[in-house]
Amino acid sequence: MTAAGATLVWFRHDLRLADQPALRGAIERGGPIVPVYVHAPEDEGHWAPGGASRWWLLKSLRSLSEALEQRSSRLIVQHGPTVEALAHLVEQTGATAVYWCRRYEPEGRRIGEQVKQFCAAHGLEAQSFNGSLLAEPWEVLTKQRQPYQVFTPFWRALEGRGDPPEPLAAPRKLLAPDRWPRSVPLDELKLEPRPVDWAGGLREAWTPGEQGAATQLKRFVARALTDYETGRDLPATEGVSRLSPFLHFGEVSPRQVWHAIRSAAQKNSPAREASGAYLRQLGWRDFAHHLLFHAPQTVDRPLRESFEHFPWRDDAPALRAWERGRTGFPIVDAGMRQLWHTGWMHNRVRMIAASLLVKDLLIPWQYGSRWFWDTLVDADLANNTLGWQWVAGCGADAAPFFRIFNPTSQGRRFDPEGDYVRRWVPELARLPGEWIHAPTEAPPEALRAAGIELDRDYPRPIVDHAQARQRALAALKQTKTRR
DNA sequence: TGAAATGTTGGGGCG
DNA sequence: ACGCCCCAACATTTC
Repeated sequence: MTAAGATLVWFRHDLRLADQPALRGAIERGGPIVPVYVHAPEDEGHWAPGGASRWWLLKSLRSLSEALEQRSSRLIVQHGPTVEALAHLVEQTGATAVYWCRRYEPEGRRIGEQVKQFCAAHGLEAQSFNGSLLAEPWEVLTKQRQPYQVFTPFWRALEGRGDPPEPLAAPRKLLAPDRWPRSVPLDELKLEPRPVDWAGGLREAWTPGEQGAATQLKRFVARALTDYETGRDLPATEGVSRLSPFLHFGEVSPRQVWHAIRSAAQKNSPAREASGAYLRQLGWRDFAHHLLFHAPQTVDRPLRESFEHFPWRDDAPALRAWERGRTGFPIVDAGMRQLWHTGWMHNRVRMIAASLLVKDLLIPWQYGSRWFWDTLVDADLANNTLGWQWVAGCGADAAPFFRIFNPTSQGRRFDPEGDYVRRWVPELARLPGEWIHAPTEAPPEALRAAGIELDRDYPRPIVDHAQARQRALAALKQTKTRR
């Protein structure tokens, strides 16, 4: 393969070496390989990575860079804009091809198109691959060739395709070019959050990178998969996979996860049913990406148009109380503080916290999705959009708007001992489980014994839930008539 | 992947 | 023995 010329492997949301189809394609093509990452927030518009994501990204790039060095290769890092950076590298390396894995969000697609056009204009071979979904958005359609709007039939269709291909092994060694182009040192990307100690909790909670992903996947399969169906709703326990940030950055592929789960299910029967429940969740991830692909406007506009005229409220103090975990609803505050400290929130609690913002406070879901975007290490445009529109009742296959969570009873049901609240709202830690989800209902002596003075140590509920519920239902009625 | 209001049923107390 | 009421427990409806 002497005539091939070098291949640029352009890394995006696929920061791994195993099961990396673009990398595999480049190896099969032959010739030297130049792995590239372009940091181009300017190309991402309104949805450039937020603070928590940037922290993760930096660690992940370091990890990828080291892994490449162990294979006699390097990660070449460049500042954007993407097309200019790639053009520069093509010139420096004499590359004759650019290979990459596709993205499915509006900006990601736009950049991919630009690169494709650039390659066509300069006689370069361009190939894109599926590195981050179980199926492509154009591959799973209804009989009428329309995208699915409801999850269950979508899932049946996806599952009906059978197992996805076996994951590809990581290459042992990559052929280096004669001369490496210059790379921007990772520290110069300014990804590290400014007050550095803000990231302390993130560091404790996570090990970004392909290795960290593999460890997390093994750990989930070994410890939690069997009890997934019940455990996944209990935020105080280790009941969920915590793979979301690894999946977002592509440090593990859904195909790898799929096969790991399937083979665990084959080994022991208790894991069999649980594995079905977990794979279904992996299906939601594909569903979110398919929906966003077919309806890109939904990142900030409701899929169901009647919600364009919903009488949302502007309430900056309430929004801030929610963001800071000072709403007076312990389960919500625990979740919002877990988010702030670790860049992640348990999904059950995401639903409860989101329901409070959107329904009890009547604050636009877009404000919530923006806060999550900036604070989540797993911030993913497709999943975040689907999640918020699901809660707000304005998306595809969404929860009906009138399904309003009662934060107190949800807390009691899913955090019965109150351990989750104790962990993240330490000022309530000494309150007995009986009242931990409703401190205002605790008798004065119980509060005193727990060392809590309401208002001073912990806020009273920011709204009366029963009244808020009525207000939300009235608001819903208003939209229906207005249309 | 709800919650609250409303309806139904059946057992037990009681006159 | 009987009807009546109360009220839990459960089911259905509604938002």
